[in-house]
Amino acid sequence: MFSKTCEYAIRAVLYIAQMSKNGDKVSIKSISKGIDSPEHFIAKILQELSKKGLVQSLKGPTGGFYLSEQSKKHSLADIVRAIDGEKIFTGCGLGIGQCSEEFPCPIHNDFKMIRKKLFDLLQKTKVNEFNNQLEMQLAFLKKNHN
Amino acid sequence: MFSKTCEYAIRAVLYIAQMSKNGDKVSIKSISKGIDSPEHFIAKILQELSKKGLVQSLKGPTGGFYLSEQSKKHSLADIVRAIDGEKIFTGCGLGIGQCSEEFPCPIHNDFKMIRKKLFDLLQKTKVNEFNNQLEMQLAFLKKNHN
DNA sequence: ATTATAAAAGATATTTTTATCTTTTATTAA
DNA sequence: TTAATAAAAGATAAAAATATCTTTTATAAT
Ligand code: FES
Ligand code: FES
Repeated sequence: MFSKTCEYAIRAVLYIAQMSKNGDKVSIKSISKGIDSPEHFIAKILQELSKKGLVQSLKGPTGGFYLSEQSKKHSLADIVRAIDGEKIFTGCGLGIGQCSEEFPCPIHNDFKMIRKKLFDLLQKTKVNEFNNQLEMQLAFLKKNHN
Repeated sequence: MFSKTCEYAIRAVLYIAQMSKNGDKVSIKSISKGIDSPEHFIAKILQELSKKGLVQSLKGPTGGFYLSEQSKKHSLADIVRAIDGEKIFTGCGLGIGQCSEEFPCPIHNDFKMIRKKLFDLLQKTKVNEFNNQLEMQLAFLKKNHN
């Protein structure tokens, strides 16, 4: 569905949202452990998200990642778009050049609806809306949550 | 959504279904042109589908690919499973080790429904059901259909 | 000012996916 | 039975995704 990079990205942002909700900053080490991803790889991904304004960061001691008020309101769709691009939202399910009504692939009509539902889900879901569930361990960002 | 390999695979099988419906066999060259895919690459993919019994083939002059009565009844889900595996049907949208009710990721409930709808679509869709649409150019398997 | 810290940036490596090329095998037609 | 045809099989290559390592820059604490 999403690239691995994108999966990491979403999980990282949700983790930052939860861990920084009281003004703390979150280190790459903490994120890497918190979502069970390779440390250097998630660092690269966050660099990219930071450039695109989806997360904020500060260097140096007491530094780390956090979310501005604006970033807290971003949707999962924004993250997916930043990492994987538009393809999943607008592309043809069978990979013919373009998805269009004029020259539809065989599954166009059904696929379009599913694609739309996926988009709606991601669009309506904001990155800060799971803070409590995550804290209360009703939702998880990695397999082994000990 | 699907790997490029899987997209080619589905398009190839739909193409074979349509082109072989009157008992003809379809060559790799024809398939490659018909779905706009690299010739050697689609050859490899069809080899795999052939091994798994999703398409039939015969070597030599007048040889080519075709579908047995059984293969005509296969679903798109069968093809996806053969090429991309189960992940898209059962895996977690955020890529945590496993999708489970006990340790759900934040989007588990919504994602599960979309995943299910996708599966249902692919499961109910049989490879021979587009023959007429394809023939009448009401559906397409490549961008430039001239 | 100096040192320690942590992210940014840049370089490199590995793995997987996608694609191509060559040789072999099966089948048919002549 | 020979030659031609077309897929199967195997080997290799190129590109993209994933992962790691090193150096630099910004910031804060001392
Ligand atoms: S053309 Fe394939 S999904 Fe629209
Ligand atoms: S745990 Fe993520 S989709 Fe089920």
